[in-house]
Amino acid sequence: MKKAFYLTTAIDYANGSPHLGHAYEKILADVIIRTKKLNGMPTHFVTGLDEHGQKVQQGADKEGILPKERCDRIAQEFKNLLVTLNISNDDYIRTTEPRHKNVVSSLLQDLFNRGEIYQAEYKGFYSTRAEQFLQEKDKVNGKWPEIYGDVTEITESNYFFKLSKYQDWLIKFLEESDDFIVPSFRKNQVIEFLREPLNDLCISRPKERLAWGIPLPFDKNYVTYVWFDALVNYVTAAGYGNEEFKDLWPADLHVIGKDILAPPHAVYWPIMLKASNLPLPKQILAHGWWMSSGEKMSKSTGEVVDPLSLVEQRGVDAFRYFVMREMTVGQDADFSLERFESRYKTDLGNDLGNLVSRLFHMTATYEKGVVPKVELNEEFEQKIKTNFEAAKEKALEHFNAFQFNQGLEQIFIFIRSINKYADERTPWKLAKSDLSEDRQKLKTCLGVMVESLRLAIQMIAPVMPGVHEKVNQLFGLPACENWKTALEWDFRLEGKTLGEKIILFPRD
RNA sequence: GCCAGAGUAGCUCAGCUGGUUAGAGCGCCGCACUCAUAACGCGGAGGUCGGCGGUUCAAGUCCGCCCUUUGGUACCA
Repeated sequence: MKKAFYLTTAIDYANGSPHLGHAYEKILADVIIRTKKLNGMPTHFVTGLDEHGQKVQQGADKEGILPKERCDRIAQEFKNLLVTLNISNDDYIRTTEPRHKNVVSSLLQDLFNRGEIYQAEYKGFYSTRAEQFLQEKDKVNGKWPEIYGDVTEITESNYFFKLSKYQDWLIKFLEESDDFIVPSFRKNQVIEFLREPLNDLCISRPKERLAWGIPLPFDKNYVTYVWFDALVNYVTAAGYGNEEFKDLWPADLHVIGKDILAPPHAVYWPIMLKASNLPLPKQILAHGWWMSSGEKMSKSTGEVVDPLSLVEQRGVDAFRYFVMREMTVGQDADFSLERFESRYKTDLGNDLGNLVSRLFHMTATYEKGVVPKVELNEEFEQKIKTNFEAAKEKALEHFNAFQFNQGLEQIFIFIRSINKYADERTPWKLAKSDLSEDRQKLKTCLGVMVESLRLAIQMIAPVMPGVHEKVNQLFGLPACENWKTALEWDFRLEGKTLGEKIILFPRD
């Protein structure tokens, strides 16, 4: 069996409700996986939840409930979001699941047995109030701020993973790879980061300080901390230890935010895998952040409009279209309600929605809803077919390079050209004529428009799966499964009776 | 401080390895049309491509310096 294209998102941290950032990453990953499917690849798409750690425990303590109860509730919120956003994930992994704990234990034990993990003293400044070690950078004016309360220097025994011995190997690997990290400029940031000598990674916390975690298999007085828990989800979900593992691993693509590229995904993770004798993922895609007039968006800034509320107001497809159209993958973008409304009204309503509306209306009134046979192939027809071929080539190329904003632009250029074609042929005038020549032109025009719209709708499927299915239903087509066969200019709908006209993107 | 991204029409952005009068969408102003969600189509105004200097026959496009802005600098998507 052919290896599936295995794609993951970062797993969300179970400490707070989902916001635009979470939604965007899922949509981006979903659009990518849908394009892979349409290109004929078998796929496997996993997302999930990171549930251990201090913040989760503290959050639960504050509410007076068990960490697991809190995680269950938050997991449900995140899962609901996936449904709302029409995300087509095949699996949802939670780090509290037995399958995950087993894999973490087994990897840790193996590394410990082979001397990749060792015990040592960790000396640092500890804040009892914040329940954490502080760094020099936490100081303000050379002093620890009030919020940390009493800060004392303590020594604690912990376990460490030998990162530093792999530093040279990693630098060499990164320098030789050309598309391991996308966008490429981020690779330089990672290599820059690696210019400083790496410290070994502290991977444990004593149980008395943190109980909510996966115990170290070789020392039950400790739990493992953060990265050996969170990152390992990618191999857990690939079925590490089972038969299916070889069909999925290595991952083809990790979709993550730019904030967790270096060091976690570009430094810790490759080294963890290398030390475990596992192959590295093929590619890491680091996306940017949504900003609000230059400010990073988060729940703490108290937005006037919650972006996610637009999903309910304008529909999930409009929302997916907006974030894909507006964001240059890898860079930051601004989220503004005005931009959203403008995209909704003009691109979706006026260009696409209105085209659907006018075309189905005309076909119904002029041809009783039956797609007529195309009898002419004059300049206008040749031109729009050329437009389609160009849009197809460019759009698919952009999609493959994760440049969805540009791919969508190409598709909408084509959609606008369908409207233009209607203006050139003026079917509403032809319909008033009895001349056989005009009848022929009318049939041709409608047939060509139907074919053009059909093709545009197939290309838009990964971004707007809902609209795609709806319109395909009116065409009497099932959801598109493979672009190769679907994106052929062949008038396959000739003679079919179309469904009734619908308003795809209503104005209020 | 160091590293990186961004700085192109009012707004959001395209402009690959340097090469004709710098492009698109939105917004604005006109024209036209009436099948359609008062939608579509056409035309127009609007830019010394952040600044200075350099390389070149030729530079938003390469080099240097500077300015503005965002992010990273060991655990918030």
